[in-house]
Amino acid sequence: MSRKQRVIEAATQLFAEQGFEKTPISLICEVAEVSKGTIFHHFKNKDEILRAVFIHITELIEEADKKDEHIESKALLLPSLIESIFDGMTIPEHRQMYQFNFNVMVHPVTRAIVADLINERYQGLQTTTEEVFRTLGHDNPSIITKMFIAEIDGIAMNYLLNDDFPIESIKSEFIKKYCR
Amino acid sequence: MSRKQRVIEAATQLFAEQGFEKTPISLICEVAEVSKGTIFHHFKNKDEILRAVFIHITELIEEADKKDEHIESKALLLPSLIESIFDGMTIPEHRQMYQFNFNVMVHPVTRAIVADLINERYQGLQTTTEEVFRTLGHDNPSIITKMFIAEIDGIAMNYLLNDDFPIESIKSEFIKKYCR
Amino acid sequence: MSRKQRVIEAATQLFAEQGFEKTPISLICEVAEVSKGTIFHHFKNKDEILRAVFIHITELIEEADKKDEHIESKALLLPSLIESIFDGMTIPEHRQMYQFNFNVMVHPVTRAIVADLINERYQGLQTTTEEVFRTLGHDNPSIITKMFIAEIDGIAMNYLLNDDFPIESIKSEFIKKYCR
Amino acid sequence: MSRKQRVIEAATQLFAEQGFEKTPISLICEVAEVSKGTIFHHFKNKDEILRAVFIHITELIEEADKKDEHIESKALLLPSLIESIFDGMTIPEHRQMYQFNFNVMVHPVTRAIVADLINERYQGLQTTTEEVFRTLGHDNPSIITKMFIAEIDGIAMNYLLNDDFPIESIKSEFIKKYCR
DNA sequence: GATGAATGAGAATTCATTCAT
DNA sequence: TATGAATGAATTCTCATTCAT
Repeated sequence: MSRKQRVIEAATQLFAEQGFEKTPISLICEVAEVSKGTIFHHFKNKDEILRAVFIHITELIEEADKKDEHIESKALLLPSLIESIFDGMTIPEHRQMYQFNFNVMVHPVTRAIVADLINERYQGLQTTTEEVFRTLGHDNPSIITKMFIAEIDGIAMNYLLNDDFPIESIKSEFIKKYCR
Repeated sequence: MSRKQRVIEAATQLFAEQGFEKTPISLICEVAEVSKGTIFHHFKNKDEILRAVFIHITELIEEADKKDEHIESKALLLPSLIESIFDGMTIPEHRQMYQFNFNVMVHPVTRAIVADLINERYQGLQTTTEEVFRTLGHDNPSIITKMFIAEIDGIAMNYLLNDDFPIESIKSEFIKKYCR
Repeated sequence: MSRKQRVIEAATQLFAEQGFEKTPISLICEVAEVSKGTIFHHFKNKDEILRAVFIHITELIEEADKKDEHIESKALLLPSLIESIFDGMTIPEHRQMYQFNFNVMVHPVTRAIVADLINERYQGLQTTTEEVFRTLGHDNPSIITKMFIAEIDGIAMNYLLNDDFPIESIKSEFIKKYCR
Repeated sequence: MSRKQRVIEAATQLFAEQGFEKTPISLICEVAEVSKGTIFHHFKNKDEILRAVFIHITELIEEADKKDEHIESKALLLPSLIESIFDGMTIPEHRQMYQFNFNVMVHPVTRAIVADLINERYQGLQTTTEEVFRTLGHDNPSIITKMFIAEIDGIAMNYLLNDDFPIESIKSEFIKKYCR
């Protein structure tokens, strides 16, 4: 793995664990086993590392989502979408990524650094999800989708922050609510 | 207003806007118009300012919530609860408080500093909300409540972070969903 | 002497000897015997130290110039002005100050930092010197003054940079040239 | 143009504009469109680039000076010398070179790097100019020459540093003064 | 209680130089 | 010759905290 890759991986982990601001570059160096000079050779500044990590994570998420295969039955469209979202967030290896996402998006300073990337990603999510609700004949697919995404966000956040969050039961209730 | 109060108000605003870590104490001094010495006279360290702000905000929220009392009709219990929550989050003066809350709760470092206070507040919220769902005869009031709180969290977060979030439409949909 | 004063004196010496850019703040700390924190408590950044030094030196020069007493005879006005300028620049303790001046003024980066101060000082010098030439009935006092100042600059510069510059003989020639 | 030449041209421009110390080699690379490796292949270190630029500039100046030859009339010797000096310094393309010269010669650190070259160049200038004053029968050709060079230095410096320096009027006055 | 000068540990960043390819 | 990745020492600057007044 190239040094640049090593830096991104190390930064992903550290930013998720301790946040962007509390992670000194010196620590990234240690974990990635590269020198400080190398970091600044590959990234103009610390902000650019954040952006690289955000892009990296977006790629990982998109890759994971590709697995969702074609659903035949319309009735299963929404349940299987919800299933795959909940499954995605409960994969232990993804925990870090989700944590990082919330950290970055909620903090005004970091959010500003990747504002354009957040927007891009959100547009994509909105478009594909809206398509599902439209197919199912909802009155207000755009609004429903926005609410849906927001609710998922909230559930993911609570799941990530509380060790005893009953994610499985909530998944059931959530599906029940949306699919009756 | 006492100097201590001035510090808490200034810190609330600054932490909400720029986050805890990016807010130097010197800036709090400037905004609150007190000296550094004074701050360290009233607060053991920066973490204690964060805790004081968190407590201050919790009080403000609880005060605002006291107003919604005695609903007679059971049918109105949930709609009026939801109404009051949405109304609370859309009051312009509360925006800052909500922003601060998310900042602090999502960031691992700040979250650790006020972990006990977060827990306390969450327990209270869970208990009183659960009581509502129990009264309405839901099967699984504890789970439903956790989902409900998480969803509200997500909606508040999306509302705070996106300037064009259609909060009013989503309030309607949300009530519709929960009160069929 | 206050720490701030100590910093200014140390910086004056070091900037003169090694130039602004080659003088690390850490070295100023050592010489002034203050901590790094103290420097940044009193000066917003390194540029502000440069400005403080420039102002300090300007004061010293103006103080030295005050000694020039009232000349009665018009014939002696110019010779004694030239004398006092040359004497000023050959005082060993002033050498450093003159060196610093040239360093700062010639270097585009440092010049920009104190541009306003340079201008102010130059205006004063131009005005008072022009008055002398006007009194003596020169045709073009403004132009003559500018040339005069430029020539003095050049002589000072050559004197400061060459150890064997025959400053005394040149003073005589210079007076001869301007006062026949 | 060879890569080495390109480096020298780029360095000339950059050193003149921003000074030696403030010009990173990486910037020279960009402007010259060569790689860092190439620079260190052709120059032992950064100091050697400075020396190469100094030598390059000296050549350009000497080349320009060769043009003024055979003046028949003794009376025109000095006026035409002064004319050609002033003309040289006001050629727009030469501005950069003159700026570079002052930067390097005044700054103690850079001056040390090219001390021998400065000396060589100065000796040549002194010798040829002294010859003129000797021919004209001045008492003290060596001293006069030193003063003359210093004054020209000062005028050039003031011209380069002040946008509104009245160089043409001063040229006239200067000639008047020396050629009465 | 209140002040602000002083501190020093640690942060991001710059940059000349080396070296394997 | 030419390249650019890699390095690490050095630099500026930030900031929580202490303490004498």
